[in-house]
Amino acid sequence: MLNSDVYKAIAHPVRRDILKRLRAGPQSAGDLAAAYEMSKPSLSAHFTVLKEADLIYAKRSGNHIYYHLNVSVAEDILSAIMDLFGIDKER
Amino acid sequence: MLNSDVYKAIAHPVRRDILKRLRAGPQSAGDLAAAYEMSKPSLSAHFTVLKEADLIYAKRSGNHIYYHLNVSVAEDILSAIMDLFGIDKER
DNA sequence: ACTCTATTTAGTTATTATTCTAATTAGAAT
DNA sequence: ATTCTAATTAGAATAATAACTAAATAGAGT
Repeated sequence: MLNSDVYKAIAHPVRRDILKRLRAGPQSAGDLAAAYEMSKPSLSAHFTVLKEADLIYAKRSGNHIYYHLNVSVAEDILSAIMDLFGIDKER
Repeated sequence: MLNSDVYKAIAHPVRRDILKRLRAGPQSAGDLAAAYEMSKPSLSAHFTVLKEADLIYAKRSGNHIYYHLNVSVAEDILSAIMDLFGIDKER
């Protein structure tokens, strides 16, 4: 459930961007949704993919659900990959 | 033509495996095809994806076409990603 | 020029991803 | 208990991937 899913999870530019945002700290689904020109359900689907890859996890706080980067898994890969390629240009 | 393609290119287990093999040195399409239970045309399609992502390049030598890892791009990412996740289990 | 072999292209089919709108659920807060 | 808001699930349409077989191409070598 972990290994191959991660590659697919980071194959989509929006999902990579989500991860990049979360590196700055947790954000609610709504806040994230506001950052993209995409319906909330579509974003939610991306969250699911990232969750299944164990790259993020959800935590409710009051009326919002905050997504956190799973640092131990994600931060290393992501910064490694992105820094290796230079800054991520698209999306 | 480079950035986003790379992520998609490494999203497929067979393509990751091809890259891993090529890290040991160039191999012909036929040699590679022999390593997988997959038709040659299907493998060829994978080569195309990897070529478009600039992760490999082809060089003809005699009757065979040898695929080379594009070291400057691929070796870094690949070993980084794979080592980061531990050894690639699937495929 | 012909033939042989290695590899790719064509064309097709099946599966998986991605997106949308509409409806539902989950909790919070009154 | 009801209402309000945030977020997800359902269902459907479209597009993109991945695989196959059969046919075509590219060179090499005779």
